[in-house]
Amino acid sequence: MKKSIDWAEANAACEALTEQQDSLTRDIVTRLAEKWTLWALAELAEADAPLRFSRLMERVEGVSQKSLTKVLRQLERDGLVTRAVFAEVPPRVEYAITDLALEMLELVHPLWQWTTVNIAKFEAAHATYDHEVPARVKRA
Amino acid sequence: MKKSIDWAEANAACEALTEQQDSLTRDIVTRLAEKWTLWALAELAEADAPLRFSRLMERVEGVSQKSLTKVLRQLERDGLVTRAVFAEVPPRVEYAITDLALEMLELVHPLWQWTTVNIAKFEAAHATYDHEVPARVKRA
DNA sequence: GCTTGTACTTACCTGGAGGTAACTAATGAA
DNA sequence: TTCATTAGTTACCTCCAGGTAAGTACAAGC
Repeated sequence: MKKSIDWAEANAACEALTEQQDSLTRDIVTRLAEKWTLWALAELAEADAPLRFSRLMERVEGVSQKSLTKVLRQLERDGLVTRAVFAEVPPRVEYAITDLALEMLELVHPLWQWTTVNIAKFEAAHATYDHEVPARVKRA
Repeated sequence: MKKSIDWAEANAACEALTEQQDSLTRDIVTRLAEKWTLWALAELAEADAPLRFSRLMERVEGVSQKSLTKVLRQLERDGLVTRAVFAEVPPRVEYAITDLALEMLELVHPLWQWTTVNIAKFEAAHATYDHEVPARVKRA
């Protein structure tokens, strides 16, 4: 079994963090996996220019105002997007992705790619499981 | 602004998937970010040998029986762990990580590493945000 | 005959994600 | 005067992750 990562060492590195830092790392990664976060970041990355709230909402198809607002607040707090308010009527607010977020996306991308490339393996695993497992369910 | 990934192209690749496959990809990635999933996988990877349910539960500190069971069922269904039941009393069940999961962990690891390395930037961003934003809150 | 150990399952509860729908402030246009 | 526009906020609802606590089956050991 190939093993390129030394997991004992990796785990030790994690435990070197304070408990607070460790939980922050988890929070960041968890947040990335929330329903709209990656999508919003990807759209901002693709646009390669600041986007108004409403333009972004059009691109992130299906998101609600409430959810988009929340996601953007979180991303702003994490330093992954910037928010610029213009004192105009009607209001104009522009969101842009930061270099920090672009760095992060560079690392997320291979994982996403890998998953899509291997999607057939997952479908096969599901089919096997769904076929075999009913047999081990107890009868009433 | 450096831009090593062609996001337009990346997005096009995503849209080439069926809607069902796209949602499956999201499910897989979302599952990875659930509370105990990565931890359990990392322990199985570190052990480098099958682990009994109770041994794994000791290693994944703080997880409940219910949650660990659920996570393992999902991972088994996704083909990321194997489950071997021995017809003994008391029961013995051994879980092992698959090569598919090891491949995936190789891609998750850099992301996690990057996050821990940059933890100070996130802490700084939070401090800035928490300091500045109260000023833009409306007064009652 | 009662306890112990293992790997669960089940019932019950709480918190938070995320959805819909309605409300808001400010101003230029009709 | 009334409407449209923008970027929200708020109330209300449902679903699900995840926690605790207790129950289950079976045999070996005291």
